[in-house]
Amino acid sequence: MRVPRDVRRPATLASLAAELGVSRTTVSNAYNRPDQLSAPLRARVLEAARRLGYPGPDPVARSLRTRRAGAVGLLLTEALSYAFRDPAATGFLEGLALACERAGSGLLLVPVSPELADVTAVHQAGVDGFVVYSVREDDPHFKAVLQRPVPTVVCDQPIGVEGVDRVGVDDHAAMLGMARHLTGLGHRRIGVLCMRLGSGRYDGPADEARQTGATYPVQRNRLAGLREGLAEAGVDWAAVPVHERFAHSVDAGQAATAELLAAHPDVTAVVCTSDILALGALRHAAERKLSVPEDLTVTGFDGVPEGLRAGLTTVRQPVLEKGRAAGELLLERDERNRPRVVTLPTELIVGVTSGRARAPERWFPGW
Amino acid sequence: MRVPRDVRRPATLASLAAELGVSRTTVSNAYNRPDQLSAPLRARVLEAARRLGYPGPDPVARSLRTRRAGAVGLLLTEALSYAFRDPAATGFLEGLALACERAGSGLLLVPVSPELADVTAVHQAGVDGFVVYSVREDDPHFKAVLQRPVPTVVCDQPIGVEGVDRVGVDDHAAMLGMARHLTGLGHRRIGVLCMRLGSGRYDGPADEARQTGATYPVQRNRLAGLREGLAEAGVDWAAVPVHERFAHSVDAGQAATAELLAAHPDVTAVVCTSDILALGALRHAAERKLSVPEDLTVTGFDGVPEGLRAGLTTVRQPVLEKGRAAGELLLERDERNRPRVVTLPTELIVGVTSGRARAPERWFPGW
DNA sequence: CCCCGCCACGTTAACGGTTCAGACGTGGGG
DNA sequence: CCCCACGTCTGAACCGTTAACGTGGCGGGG
Repeated sequence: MRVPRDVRRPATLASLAAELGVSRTTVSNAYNRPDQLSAPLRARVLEAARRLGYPGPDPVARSLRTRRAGAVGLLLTEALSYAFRDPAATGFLEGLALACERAGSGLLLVPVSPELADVTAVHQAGVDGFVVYSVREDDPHFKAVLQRPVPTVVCDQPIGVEGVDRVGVDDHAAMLGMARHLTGLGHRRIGVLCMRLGSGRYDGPADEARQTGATYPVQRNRLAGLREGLAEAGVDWAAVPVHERFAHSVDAGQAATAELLAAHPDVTAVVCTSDILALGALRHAAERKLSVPEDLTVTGFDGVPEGLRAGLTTVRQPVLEKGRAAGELLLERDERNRPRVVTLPTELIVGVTSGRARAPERWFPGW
Repeated sequence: MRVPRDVRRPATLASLAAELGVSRTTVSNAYNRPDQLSAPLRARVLEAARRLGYPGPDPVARSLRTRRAGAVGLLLTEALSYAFRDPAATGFLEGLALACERAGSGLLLVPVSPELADVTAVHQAGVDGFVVYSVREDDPHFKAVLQRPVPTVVCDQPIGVEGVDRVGVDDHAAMLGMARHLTGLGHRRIGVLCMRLGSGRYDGPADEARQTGATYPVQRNRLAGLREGLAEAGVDWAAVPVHERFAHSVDAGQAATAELLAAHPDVTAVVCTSDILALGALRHAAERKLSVPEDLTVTGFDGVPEGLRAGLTTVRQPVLEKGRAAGELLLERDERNRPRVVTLPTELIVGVTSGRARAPERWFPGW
């Protein structure tokens, strides 16, 4: 005989049913299928529930039985807080949230321990599917997601994992267009700033092996597109300095620009693989009293509001639509024609930060 | 990738155990308590799991059993996407995400249908607790959250619901300080812009009944603090026009300012209950070629980066810390000394948008 | 040699619901 | 009068896992 210390034990479907002298099914129906029982009985059930403090069917138990969690998981390799800092990520999230909202689904931000290979959070997430945003191809969390028997949509990953849908833009083509824009303006001596290319904290010049071996497909493709576009104008890629930055911030872009220009003062254009880095480049230029674009051309990628406000020449990509498409791909999988791929259009925005290349003999003021 | 994603009959702990001829517990232990079984056996289990495509213990079933979901829910009344738009909300989210991350907990954004009273999403959320951010006191979703038998932390709500922790700032005192700052500069004819005060879409002047009956405690308290501070200088609140705006955007602030100044051209200072609205006021001033602060003083509230960059006079509140505190309150509830209340400090930031009141006889250029 | 305790694993009973195939009256049509 | 459809409710079988406790074998102290 157990001592009934459960006086405060929360009521359950079963206890409610016992109290009322009806079956559990009936109580369940009172909540989920009002048409399956008479109105008076339903009222009695609901009344008893209020009296006993029964909070309604437990969502976890329901999920177990129905095999539906009512939420999609979002995996970012970055620290979670990054998602709220980077405007491109924010736009993506907004679109994804929109899609989730429309479908009545929750959005679970899965916590990851960057660097650390603790994937328990992925195993622990009760979700109906995953959206994977901007992670390395060899990320252990990503692998853990693929292990889970739920549908997955990856964003900006070109990999053809079986049964995994994909949404993204053609980074290669977009950057190729940017390269043509620049070579058309006469630029031949170009420097590049890119985001991190692989695991591990590294800041500095990235040689060709590091570029082609990059595990972030987005960065790899943008560099490749740029390379191809420059090659069309006869620019030897081996002579193009590429500087990589681990941190993705305006400060990092500023510092990287300083470093790049110090090592290669003849550069007439700094091409950045993100607007954030480009804003840093602009800040460096302003600090050094270089006029843009007369002394230096700066370009970005993404089309974030802050960059557009600054008149940055960049590639606009529809980040919000990307998020929404990812959500819809995941949530509206009626048919079984998979995997599906959504490639969204990009647009070259020519702002005020790109202009004709300065003459080779003209040097920076102050050098 | 050779992950068999379309296994017809997904393997379970039980089927794995049967296959191996061991008990389910042993398989469970292989995952959760490696020290509870011999290494060779564990290896055998894991090997069989890979062979049968068993993805590891089902998170939902585990949650049901352990009574732990490993996630906290976030309730916002606004559309989910709003959370990624408003910089104050973004800061809060970032702090909350930080706290969750540290605790290894997920963050579930609960979808709400604004206006609609569909609270199923709240019932459906498998979470260990809720954080409620900036909702009306009478919001049905909020009520549904309180129904759920999980701990809850509300942000910026002064209500003393039993057993509910709270984190926030002293809006009343902060705004009182702002009022003193303005009266100290000689301002007596003041106009106010505030965010929505109640349910329903309304834009326009808010009379006193609407102000004191506001169901958004934050707005109510800020107005009350302002009123008290102005009263100290002998300003009759009844003569202070208060304009309310449903939408919280720079555009809305701009339009509201236009409306306010059209009706009350003698106003020397526009006090806004948020930086976003204040940025709109500044934009209106710029458009009308009013110089700030010579022609018009503008103040905000929150201390968002964009406002600080513009030199806005405002009240800075630690939004990130607010989010973090909310998360910690929820996740670190070891002891049972509840309810707890965390009140964070605010700081009056005097920028370049507030100055001495212009003489009463001087009128706007163009009027 | 016996008993005790411990190690390593097994057994049982939840955890809280949903679902599906009926059971049980009831009334209407043939 | 029979049969069947119908509305309403019940019983039992899951869903996949873990907590709590049980058990058998083995080594060692008395």
